[in-house]
Amino acid sequence: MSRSNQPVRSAKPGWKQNPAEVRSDILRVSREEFAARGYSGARVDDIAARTRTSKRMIYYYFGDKEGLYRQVLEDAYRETRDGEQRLRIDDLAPEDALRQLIEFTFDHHRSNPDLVRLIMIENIHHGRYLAGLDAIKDLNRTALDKLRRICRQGRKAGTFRGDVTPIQLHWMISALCFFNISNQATFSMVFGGRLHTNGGQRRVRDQVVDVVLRYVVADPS
Amino acid sequence: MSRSNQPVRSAKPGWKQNPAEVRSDILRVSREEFAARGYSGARVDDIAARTRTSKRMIYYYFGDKEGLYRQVLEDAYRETRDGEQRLRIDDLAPEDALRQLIEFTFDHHRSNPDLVRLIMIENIHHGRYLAGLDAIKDLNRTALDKLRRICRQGRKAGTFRGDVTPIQLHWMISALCFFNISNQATFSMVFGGRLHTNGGQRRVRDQVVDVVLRYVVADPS
DNA sequence: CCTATAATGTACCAAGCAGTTAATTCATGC
DNA sequence: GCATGAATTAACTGCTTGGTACATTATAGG
Repeated sequence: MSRSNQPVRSAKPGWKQNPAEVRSDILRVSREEFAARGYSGARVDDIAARTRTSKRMIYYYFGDKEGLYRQVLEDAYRETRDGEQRLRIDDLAPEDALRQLIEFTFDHHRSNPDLVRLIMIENIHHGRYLAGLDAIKDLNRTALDKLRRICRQGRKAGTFRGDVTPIQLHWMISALCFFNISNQATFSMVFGGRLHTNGGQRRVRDQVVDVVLRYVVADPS
Repeated sequence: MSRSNQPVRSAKPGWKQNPAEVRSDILRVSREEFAARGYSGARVDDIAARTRTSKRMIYYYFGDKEGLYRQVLEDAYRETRDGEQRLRIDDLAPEDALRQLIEFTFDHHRSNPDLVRLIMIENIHHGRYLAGLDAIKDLNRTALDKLRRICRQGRKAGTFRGDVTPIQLHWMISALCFFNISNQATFSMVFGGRLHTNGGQRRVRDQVVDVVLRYVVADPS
């Protein structure tokens, strides 16, 4: 009561404009919050409090909570694709290329748990928010292209089975690398944390490589 | 205004008491809502509206929203364990037993997507609600026991490799069967729905059996 | 029957939370 | 240097939502 009727023109005499940094600051914090608490669990006020700016700016740049989430999601997917594109395995023998692709995927998931969590969250929502994004079409195009080449060359060399498809392979690699992160909490709660120590993860990684490679190699017959 | 100052002693002349059914009705609806919208996304009012009873009864029987969620989670886990216990494969040859265990696990996940979703949600929350449950200790004990027997017999017969552990195997089977359901939305959005038609799922199932069996069989050397 | 307790219905509330209003300051082109 | 739009601040609003108070009815034990 007593403080609202005076002009209040306090503090903040000068401030800099920096739209780019404000935007990316909001996005960074939002990704963490959405990944940590889910879409409905995340609070716009909490996000705002953790940024160097105010809640108003979130609505200024992203319209509403859903717009913010969509942007976070799109950025996450683009980063993943860009990472895959940076992987150079085109001049390796098919087995070696495949091994490197698997190891890269495994490590990528492991060092970007927030991306994994965002995808989990998106699946909880039946992919509703992902649906409207333009970027999906050519999204995992890169990973699949690399697998296509590997399969073709492997078959030609006779070391691969004839009936494995790139998409099957991608599905399998994704499943193993994704589950490793997505279900870490409940799995280690039920079975103990042995699999998620540093040594345990090294073994799991070798195992994933092993299981996929054994699957693709041609039968001796 | 006009209707609140009269006694209102309207309708509802007689009603039956049926605590057991009320409880299970609430739990059934709650599971669907939590599985569909996540913990924070689910609304107690919505759950109440879909039951044959009122919001009051939810709080009467389960204390608060968290208590309700915990009960849903516990029931889901118990059902899964009970299902596994009903599987009788002890007198089969290790390869056949393993195949049947994998097929059972695959089908179980596929026909109980809500259970999968509840586990996803629990992982989003870092397993916080699962932590307090007593039932976790002996939870997947049964699945692991079966795998232990299979591994032991397979090694003894010489058809299995010596270095596969039951927990590794369980991890792998879980990963493939779980991912198949958990990431259905985003995966088929990016790669098309080919894998999730009836025929596609039959192929995926065969593939899962195949990849695991190839992994455990001993090298010819 | 009568009484105690368990079960249920109705109405309500206070905090939480997404989104807004309105005023102010910075930056930029002329 | 000044007009104009972009960027930013601070305070506010109204609906949503988890949770409750209180009255009422059913049921079981004596």
